[in-house]
Amino acid sequence: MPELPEVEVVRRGLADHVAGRRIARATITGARVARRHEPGPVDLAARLLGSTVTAARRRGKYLWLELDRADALVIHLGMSGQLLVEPADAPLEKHCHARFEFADGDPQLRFVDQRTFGGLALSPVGPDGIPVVVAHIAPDPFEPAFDQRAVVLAMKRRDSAVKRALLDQSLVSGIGNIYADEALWRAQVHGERLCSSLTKPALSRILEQARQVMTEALGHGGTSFDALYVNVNGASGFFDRSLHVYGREGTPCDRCGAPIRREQFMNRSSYSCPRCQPRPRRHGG
DNA sequence: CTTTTCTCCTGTATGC
DNA sequence: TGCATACAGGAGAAAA
Repeated sequence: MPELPEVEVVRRGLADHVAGRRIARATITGARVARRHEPGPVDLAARLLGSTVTAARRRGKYLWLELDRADALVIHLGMSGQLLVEPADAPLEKHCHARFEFADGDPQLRFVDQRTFGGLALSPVGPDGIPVVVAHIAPDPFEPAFDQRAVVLAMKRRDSAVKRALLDQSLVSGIGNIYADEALWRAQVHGERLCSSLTKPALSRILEQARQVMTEALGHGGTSFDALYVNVNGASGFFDRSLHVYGREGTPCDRCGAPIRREQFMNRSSYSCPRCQPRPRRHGG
Protein backbone atom coordinates (compact mmCIF):
# COMPACT_ATOMS: atom_id res chain seq x y z
CA MET A 1 0.00 0.00 0.00
CA PRO A 2 2.64 2.60 0.73
CA GLU A 3 3.90 3.82 -2.63
CA LEU A 4 6.23 6.69 -3.38
CA PRO A 5 4.10 9.55 -1.96
CA GLU A 6 3.37 7.68 1.26
CA VAL A 7 7.01 6.70 1.72
CA GLU A 8 8.07 10.28 1.05
CA VAL A 9 5.70 11.52 3.76
CA VAL A 10 7.37 9.10 6.17
CA ARG A 11 10.84 10.18 5.02
CA ARG A 12 10.01 13.81 5.77
CA GLY A 13 8.81 12.82 9.21
CA LEU A 14 12.07 11.00 9.86
CA ALA A 15 14.06 13.99 8.64
CA ASP A 16 12.15 16.20 11.07
CA HIS A 17 12.21 13.96 14.13
CA VAL A 18 15.17 11.59 13.85
CA ALA A 19 17.96 13.26 11.86
CA GLY A 20 20.82 14.53 14.01
CA ARG A 21 20.07 12.16 16.89
CA ARG A 22 22.32 9.44 18.30
CA ILE A 23 20.98 5.92 18.79
CA ALA A 24 21.41 4.95 22.44
CA ARG A 25 19.57 1.66 22.26
CA ALA A 26 18.02 -0.48 19.54
CA THR A 27 15.67 -3.38 20.21
CA ILE A 28 14.89 -5.58 17.23
CA THR A 29 12.69 -8.62 17.76
CA GLY A 30 11.87 -11.48 15.46
CA ALA A 31 14.02 -12.90 12.69
CA ARG A 32 11.67 -11.87 9.92
CA VAL A 33 12.06 -8.13 10.21
CA ALA A 34 15.84 -8.58 9.92
CA ARG A 35 15.74 -11.38 7.34
CA ARG A 36 17.94 -9.35 4.97
CA HIS A 37 20.55 -9.07 7.71
CA GLU A 38 22.23 -12.48 7.79
CA PRO A 39 23.68 -12.30 11.34
CA GLY A 40 20.18 -11.66 12.70
CA PRO A 41 18.24 -9.04 14.65
CA VAL A 42 20.43 -8.95 17.76
CA ASP A 43 23.53 -8.30 15.70
CA LEU A 44 21.72 -5.64 13.69
CA ALA A 45 20.67 -3.82 16.85
CA ALA A 46 24.16 -4.02 18.31
CA ARG A 47 25.71 -2.54 15.19
CA LEU A 48 23.46 0.51 15.37
CA LEU A 49 24.47 1.45 18.89
CA GLY A 50 26.12 4.84 19.13
CA SER A 51 25.42 5.79 15.52
CA THR A 52 24.10 9.24 14.76
CA VAL A 53 21.45 9.60 12.07
CA THR A 54 22.71 12.19 9.61
CA ALA A 55 19.84 12.17 7.08
CA ALA A 56 16.70 10.34 5.89
CA ARG A 57 16.76 9.39 2.21
CA ARG A 58 14.56 7.58 -0.28
CA ARG A 59 14.52 5.99 -3.70
CA GLY A 60 11.18 4.72 -4.92
CA LYS A 61 9.62 2.85 -2.01
CA TYR A 62 12.93 2.28 -0.23
CA LEU A 63 13.91 4.44 2.73
CA TRP A 64 17.22 4.63 4.49
CA LEU A 65 18.73 6.42 7.43
CA GLU A 66 22.17 7.72 6.62
CA LEU A 67 24.48 7.23 9.61
CA ASP A 68 27.82 8.65 10.69
CA ARG A 69 29.43 5.35 9.69
CA ALA A 70 29.94 3.32 6.54
CA ASP A 71 26.59 1.56 6.45
CA ALA A 72 23.07 2.95 6.12
CA LEU A 73 19.98 1.51 7.81
CA VAL A 74 17.74 0.54 4.90
CA ILE A 75 14.02 0.29 5.64
CA HIS A 76 11.24 -1.02 3.45
CA LEU A 77 7.66 -0.63 4.67
CA GLY A 78 6.37 -3.49 2.52
CA MET A 79 2.61 -3.67 2.66
CA SER A 80 1.85 -2.53 6.16
CA GLY A 81 5.02 -1.13 7.70
CA GLN A 82 4.81 1.99 9.84
CA LEU A 83 7.53 4.13 11.35
CA LEU A 84 6.14 5.89 14.39
CA VAL A 85 7.70 8.64 16.48
CA GLU A 86 6.38 8.20 20.01
CA PRO A 87 7.20 8.78 23.66
CA ALA A 88 8.87 5.85 25.39
CA ASP A 89 5.86 5.24 27.63
CA ALA A 90 3.39 4.87 24.75
CA PRO A 91 1.78 1.41 24.81
CA LEU A 92 3.71 -1.10 22.77
CA GLU A 93 1.97 -1.92 19.48
CA LYS A 94 1.09 -5.57 18.90
CA HIS A 95 3.24 -5.77 15.77
CA CYS A 96 6.14 -3.58 16.88
CA HIS A 97 9.30 -5.27 15.61
CA ALA A 98 11.92 -2.61 16.33
CA ARG A 99 12.43 0.27 18.73
CA PHE A 100 15.14 2.91 18.61
CA GLU A 101 15.89 5.00 21.69
CA PHE A 102 18.03 8.09 21.34
CA ALA A 103 20.69 9.65 23.54
CA ASP A 104 18.62 12.83 23.91
CA GLY A 105 15.60 10.96 25.29
CA ASP A 106 12.06 11.14 23.88
CA PRO A 107 10.65 10.58 21.39
CA GLN A 108 11.67 7.12 20.26
CA LEU A 109 11.23 5.55 16.83
CA ARG A 110 9.28 2.33 16.31
CA PHE A 111 8.87 0.04 13.33
CA VAL A 112 5.42 -1.54 13.40
CA ASP A 113 4.42 -4.01 10.69
CA GLN A 114 1.33 -6.18 10.76
CA ARG A 115 1.99 -8.29 7.65
CA THR A 116 5.78 -8.29 7.99
CA PHE A 117 6.47 -7.79 4.32
CA GLY A 118 8.71 -4.93 5.37
CA GLY A 119 12.13 -5.12 6.91
CA LEU A 120 15.36 -3.52 8.08
CA ALA A 121 18.90 -4.06 6.84
CA LEU A 122 22.33 -2.52 7.14
CA SER A 123 23.98 -1.82 3.83
CA PRO A 124 27.15 -0.15 2.60
CA VAL A 125 26.53 2.94 0.50
CA GLY A 126 27.86 3.15 -3.05
CA PRO A 127 29.74 6.12 -4.52
CA ASP A 128 26.46 7.44 -5.90
CA GLY A 129 25.04 7.67 -2.37
CA ILE A 130 22.65 4.75 -2.92
CA PRO A 131 22.91 1.73 -0.55
CA VAL A 132 24.09 -1.33 -2.45
CA VAL A 133 20.98 -3.30 -1.49
CA VAL A 134 18.89 -0.59 -3.19
CA ALA A 135 21.08 -0.28 -6.27
CA HIS A 136 19.00 -2.69 -8.36
CA ILE A 137 16.05 -0.29 -8.15
CA ALA A 138 15.73 2.32 -10.90
CA PRO A 139 15.53 6.03 -10.08
CA ASP A 140 12.03 7.28 -9.31
CA PRO A 141 10.37 10.05 -11.35
CA PHE A 142 11.27 12.71 -8.79
CA GLU A 143 15.02 12.11 -8.87
CA PRO A 144 17.45 14.16 -10.97
CA ALA A 145 18.85 10.80 -12.13
CA PHE A 146 15.48 9.89 -13.66
CA ASP A 147 15.81 9.83 -17.45
CA GLN A 148 12.31 9.68 -18.87
CA ARG A 149 13.50 9.32 -22.46
CA ALA A 150 15.58 6.28 -21.50
CA VAL A 151 12.67 4.75 -19.58
CA VAL A 152 10.35 5.24 -22.56
CA LEU A 153 12.87 3.51 -24.85
CA ALA A 154 13.26 0.63 -22.39
CA MET A 155 9.47 0.25 -22.18
CA LYS A 156 9.11 0.37 -25.94
CA ARG A 157 11.44 -2.63 -26.18
CA ARG A 158 9.37 -4.62 -23.71
CA ASP A 159 7.08 -7.41 -24.66
CA SER A 160 4.80 -7.08 -21.69
CA ALA A 161 1.73 -5.22 -20.53
CA VAL A 162 2.23 -1.55 -19.76
CA LYS A 163 0.90 -1.88 -16.22
CA ARG A 164 3.40 -4.63 -15.52
CA ALA A 165 6.15 -2.29 -16.71
CA LEU A 166 4.91 0.53 -14.47
CA LEU A 167 5.08 -1.82 -11.49
CA ASP A 168 8.57 -3.06 -12.38
CA GLN A 169 10.82 -1.22 -9.93
CA SER A 170 13.91 -1.93 -12.02
CA LEU A 171 12.42 0.16 -14.83
CA VAL A 172 10.97 3.06 -12.86
CA SER A 173 10.57 2.94 -9.10
CA GLY A 174 7.95 4.20 -6.67
CA ILE A 175 4.79 3.25 -8.57
CA GLY A 176 2.49 0.64 -7.02
CA ASN A 177 -0.93 -0.73 -7.85
CA ILE A 178 -2.89 2.37 -6.87
CA TYR A 179 -0.90 4.99 -8.76
CA ALA A 180 -0.41 2.70 -11.76
CA ASP A 181 -4.19 2.46 -12.15
CA GLU A 182 -4.64 6.19 -11.61
CA ALA A 183 -1.93 7.09 -14.13
CA LEU A 184 -3.41 4.75 -16.74
CA TRP A 185 -6.88 6.23 -16.24
CA ARG A 186 -5.51 9.73 -16.67
CA ALA A 187 -3.62 8.68 -19.80
CA GLN A 188 -6.70 6.77 -21.04
CA VAL A 189 -4.78 3.56 -21.66
CA HIS A 190 -5.74 0.04 -20.59
CA GLY A 191 -3.02 -1.56 -18.46
CA GLU A 192 -2.98 -4.74 -20.52
CA ARG A 193 -1.91 -2.89 -23.65
CA LEU A 194 1.53 -4.12 -24.64
CA CYS A 195 4.33 -1.59 -24.20
CA SER A 196 5.59 -2.36 -27.68
CA SER A 197 2.20 -1.51 -29.17
CA LEU A 198 2.15 1.98 -27.65
CA THR A 199 3.88 4.95 -29.23
CA LYS A 200 6.75 6.63 -27.47
CA PRO A 201 4.65 9.77 -26.88
CA ALA A 202 1.91 7.61 -25.37
CA LEU A 203 4.40 5.90 -23.05
CA SER A 204 5.79 9.30 -22.18
CA ARG A 205 2.33 10.59 -21.33
CA ILE A 206 1.71 7.64 -19.03
CA LEU A 207 4.92 8.34 -17.13
CA GLU A 208 4.01 12.04 -16.95
CA GLN A 209 0.62 11.13 -15.49
CA ALA A 210 2.26 8.85 -12.97
CA ARG A 211 4.51 11.64 -11.81
CA GLN A 212 1.60 14.07 -11.77
CA VAL A 213 -0.74 11.90 -9.70
CA MET A 214 2.03 11.12 -7.22
CA THR A 215 2.82 14.82 -6.91
CA GLU A 216 -0.82 15.55 -6.13
CA ALA A 217 -1.01 12.68 -3.66
CA LEU A 218 2.05 13.96 -1.85
CA GLY A 219 0.35 17.32 -1.55
CA HIS A 220 -2.51 15.57 0.25
CA GLY A 221 -0.29 13.64 2.62
CA GLY A 222 -0.62 10.41 0.63
CA THR A 223 -3.36 7.83 0.22
CA SER A 224 -4.79 5.74 3.02
CA PHE A 225 -7.50 3.11 2.84
CA ASP A 226 -7.44 1.46 6.22
CA ALA A 227 -5.49 2.71 9.17
CA LEU A 228 -2.40 0.84 8.01
CA TYR A 229 -0.69 3.67 6.26
CA VAL A 230 0.11 6.60 8.53
CA ASN A 231 2.85 9.19 8.82
CA VAL A 232 5.33 9.17 11.71
CA ASN A 233 2.74 10.86 13.91
CA GLY A 234 0.11 8.20 13.19
CA ALA A 235 -2.02 10.42 10.91
CA SER A 236 -3.52 9.27 7.61
CA GLY A 237 -3.28 11.09 4.30
CA PHE A 238 -6.48 11.91 2.47
CA PHE A 239 -5.69 11.52 -1.22
CA ASP A 240 -8.06 8.53 -1.35
CA ARG A 241 -10.83 11.10 -1.82
CA SER A 242 -9.17 12.19 -5.03
CA LEU A 243 -8.78 8.77 -6.65
CA HIS A 244 -10.62 8.32 -9.94
CA VAL A 245 -10.60 4.54 -10.39
CA TYR A 246 -8.79 2.64 -7.64
CA GLY A 247 -11.28 0.99 -5.29
CA ARG A 248 -14.22 2.53 -7.18
CA GLU A 249 -15.75 -0.45 -8.95
CA GLY A 250 -19.24 0.34 -10.22
CA THR A 251 -19.12 4.08 -9.54
CA PRO A 252 -19.40 6.45 -12.53
CA CYS A 253 -16.21 7.43 -14.33
CA ASP A 254 -15.40 11.05 -13.49
CA ARG A 255 -14.74 11.67 -17.19
CA CYS A 256 -17.50 9.85 -19.06
CA GLY A 257 -19.89 8.39 -16.49
CA ALA A 258 -19.44 4.74 -17.42
CA PRO A 259 -19.27 2.44 -14.37
CA ILE A 260 -15.68 1.73 -13.32
CA ARG A 261 -14.73 -1.90 -13.90
CA ARG A 262 -12.53 -4.17 -11.86
CA GLU A 263 -10.42 -6.90 -13.43
CA GLN A 264 -7.85 -9.38 -12.19
CA PHE A 265 -4.35 -8.80 -13.47
CA MET A 266 -1.10 -10.20 -12.08
CA ASN A 267 -3.17 -11.71 -9.25
CA ARG A 268 -4.24 -8.24 -8.19
CA SER A 269 -7.21 -5.99 -8.77
CA SER A 270 -7.03 -3.49 -11.58
CA TYR A 271 -9.54 -0.69 -11.92
CA SER A 272 -10.26 1.16 -15.13
CA CYS A 273 -12.97 2.85 -17.16
CA PRO A 274 -14.46 0.52 -19.78
CA ARG A 275 -15.14 3.43 -22.13
CA CYS A 276 -12.04 5.63 -21.67
CA GLN A 277 -9.69 2.65 -21.44
CA PRO A 278 -10.84 -0.01 -23.90
CA ARG A 279 -9.26 -3.43 -23.57
CA PRO A 280 -6.67 -4.36 -26.20
CA ARG A 281 -8.11 -6.59 -28.90
CA ARG A 282 -5.88 -9.61 -29.35
CA HIS A 283 -2.30 -9.64 -28.26
CA GLY A 284 -2.33 -6.40 -26.41
CA GLY A 285 -2.10 -4.23 -29.51
C1' DC B 1 18.74 -12.89 -21.11
C1' DT B 2 13.60 -11.88 -20.59
C1' DT B 3 9.24 -12.62 -18.67
C1' DT B 4 5.93 -14.72 -15.57
C1' DT B 5 4.46 -17.03 -11.41
C1' DC B 6 4.84 -18.11 -6.69
C1' DT B 7 5.47 -17.01 -1.86
C1' DC B 8 5.81 -14.55 2.28
C1' DC B 9 2.10 -12.46 6.24
C1' DT B 10 -2.24 -11.19 9.16
C1' DG B 11 -6.46 -8.43 9.87
C1' DT B 12 -10.84 -7.54 7.87
C1' DA B 13 -14.79 -8.63 5.18
C1' DT B 14 -17.86 -11.85 3.17
C1' DG B 15 -20.40 -16.25 2.38
C1' DC B 16 -22.50 -20.51 3.73
C1' DT C 1 -22.74 -18.19 15.96
C1' DG C 2 -18.77 -20.36 13.73
C1' DC C 3 -15.85 -21.70 10.32
C1' DA C 4 -13.85 -21.26 5.70
C1' DT C 5 -12.43 -18.43 2.14
C1' DA C 6 -11.07 -14.20 -0.41
C1' DC C 7 -8.59 -10.11 -0.38
C1' DA C 8 -5.13 -6.47 0.35
C1' DG C 9 -0.05 -6.35 -2.40
C1' DG C 10 5.72 -5.16 -2.55
C1' DA C 11 9.48 -7.57 -3.97
C1' DG C 12 12.54 -11.20 -4.54
C1' DA C 13 13.17 -16.06 -5.56
C1' DA C 14 12.09 -19.51 -8.61
C1' DA C 15 10.39 -21.19 -12.76
C1' DA C 16 9.40 -21.01 -17.63
